[in-house]
Amino acid sequence: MPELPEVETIARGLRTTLPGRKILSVRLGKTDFIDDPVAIEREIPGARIVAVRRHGKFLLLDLESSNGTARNFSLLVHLGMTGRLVTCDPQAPVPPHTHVFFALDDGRELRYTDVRRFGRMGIVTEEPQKNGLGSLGLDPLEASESQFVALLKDRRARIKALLLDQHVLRGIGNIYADESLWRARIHPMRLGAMLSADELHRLYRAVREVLNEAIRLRGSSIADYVDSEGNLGGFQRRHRVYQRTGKKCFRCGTLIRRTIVDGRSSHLCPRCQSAPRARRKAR
DNA sequence: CTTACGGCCTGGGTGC
DNA sequence: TGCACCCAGGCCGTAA
Repeated sequence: MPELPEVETIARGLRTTLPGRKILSVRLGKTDFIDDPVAIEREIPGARIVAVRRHGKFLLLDLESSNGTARNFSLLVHLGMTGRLVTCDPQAPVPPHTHVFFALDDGRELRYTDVRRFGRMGIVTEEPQKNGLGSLGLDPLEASESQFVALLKDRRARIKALLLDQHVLRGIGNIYADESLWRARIHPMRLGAMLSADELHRLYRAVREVLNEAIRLRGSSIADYVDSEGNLGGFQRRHRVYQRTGKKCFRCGTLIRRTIVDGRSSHLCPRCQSAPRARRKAR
């Protein structure tokens, strides 16, 4: 599942080939995951790619129209769970569930493939807040420790839910939330406001270490993720809890457990990450 | 406003 | 061989 490290890896890969390229034509398959397919077909052909950016789990291809109006806009892509954005030779076999083809002026092709179609694609204009990205939280790799602490320390929600909330921090998903909490030795059901200063410090460090190491290893390939050239990532070999249910904790040997926290599966070591005392039932 | 939760989208994998 | 069921991330509606 593409989270911050996977999207960052894809962005870096696309950045080596796309800037300066002109998109000659667009071909669409299924379009139910595209905000305005007609706008894509109308606006994109002839546009030049000027930059590739990541914003949380979103990718942005900044485009410059060639039709004289000089109206700049961006193609916004969210890969959902199974989305892939890959450049390849146009003659390469087309994988099933490939729904968007961009023909580039260097003879290559940029393709979007998405089995589940939980991804999203659309055109956004340069206006900062208008495109919906303005409401997202801080990038965990850009936030200072004091900013990070401020985001969490007064919240009564569970820390797992806070880490996953894109309006608090942008880019963290289930894999990196679980891995960070294990590294910081914090149970996912702890409330933000109940974490000690030391725990918040450990969590800040853990989130950054996990994300940076995952970027270094080019992301986690669980089921569908590949980078912009179709290559697998390597961080799945470094997972300490995610999808290791029943296996031994790397720190203490206790068996890793899977539980549901705020509707999401959570993987944890019951010994390293001690559970909070049961909360009084809300009424 | 904040938190909690259920439902929805889709289709591959699993287990019977 | 078939088929019901589970599950994934994000988002939205609802309720307290």
